[in-house]
Amino acid sequence: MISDSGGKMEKHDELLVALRKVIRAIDLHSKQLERQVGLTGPQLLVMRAITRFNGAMVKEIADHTNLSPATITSILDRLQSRELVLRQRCTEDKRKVGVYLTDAGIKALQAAPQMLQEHFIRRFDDLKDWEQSLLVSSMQRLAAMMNAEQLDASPLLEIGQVDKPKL
Amino acid sequence: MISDSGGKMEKHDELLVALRKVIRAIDLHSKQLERQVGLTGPQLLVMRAITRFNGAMVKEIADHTNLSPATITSILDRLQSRELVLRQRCTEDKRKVGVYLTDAGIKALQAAPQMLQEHFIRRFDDLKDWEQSLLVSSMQRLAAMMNAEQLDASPLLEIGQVDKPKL
DNA sequence: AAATATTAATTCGCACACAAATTAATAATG
DNA sequence: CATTATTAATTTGTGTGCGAATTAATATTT
Repeated sequence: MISDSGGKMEKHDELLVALRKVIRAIDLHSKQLERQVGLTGPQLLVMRAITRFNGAMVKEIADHTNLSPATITSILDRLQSRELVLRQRCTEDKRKVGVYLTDAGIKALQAAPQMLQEHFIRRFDDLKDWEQSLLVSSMQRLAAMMNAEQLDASPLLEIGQVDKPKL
Repeated sequence: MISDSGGKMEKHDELLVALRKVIRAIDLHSKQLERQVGLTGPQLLVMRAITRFNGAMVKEIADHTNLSPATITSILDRLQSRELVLRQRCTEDKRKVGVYLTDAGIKALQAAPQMLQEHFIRRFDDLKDWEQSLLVSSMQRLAAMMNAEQLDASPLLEIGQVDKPKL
């Protein structure tokens, strides 16, 4: 039996624990989605990004979803093999690839439920406005604090503007 | 080019975006750790769990880390192949496997840095105490809200006590 | 004691997710 | 124009992560 052996946890460790639970909950939900509608969370995410601009390039999708191009490629492979998505090399610049939803893809996307449990969203939406804002800004603050370190050669960034490089 | 196309994002979408950034930051740090000290975040996590109770069973480690037994097994495989960890079947109940750190494992763990970026931790520790508590409790609240949905047959759970099943 | 159920761990198949290397095409420079 | 650099996407290799199926061992029931 593993006990907590009395060692009091640092606050940042508590943070990490909570974070892991959230991550796990999201992942479990994604797998649940996959069983129910045949689309995982990341797949839905990518399809939604495509929806926003039909014919988007891979890199644009990557920027928009905060995923790497390599990851996008593999997700697109699976979507394409199921004919939910269509790739078409750009004629003017043959390095680029335009990605489109097929009719089946559009239909699948429309049929898909929310990305988090409706219960969660409902519960979140039921919170008072200031509570929602507090949670959102807390997450954003954490993201900023973490992200700033990723770019380990840019000590000049201000906390308030770390996000979105250029979209 | 993907633009935000003016569609104002829902608050819960903003939340998810921030969450994804945090998740990504953690993952990137894990890969950075791997390059620097040869141990990923999850590997460190598992080794720490073992430290708390030498000879822990796989299931106990899984409970304690919020990971599935299958995941623990694969992580242990890699740790064992590098002789950082040792598996020994229990003699009384031969279904059970005790997991131990080797001397090399103990040394590697001691030499390993934190699982979150040190810059982040420093910055976090610099926050006022109430700010730290606010961030931690915000995350815990999210975890509770999301976790409650996972157990999709338990509408009775109160928000405040969803965590730790039994550890 | 024999049949059945439960439990622990592993194996298998799948889907991320990234960095690094590669390929192909375009842009910039001499 | 030829060489070099940059850019876009893919391929390759590694490491998570899970559920479902499997194997082996222990408990329970009949």
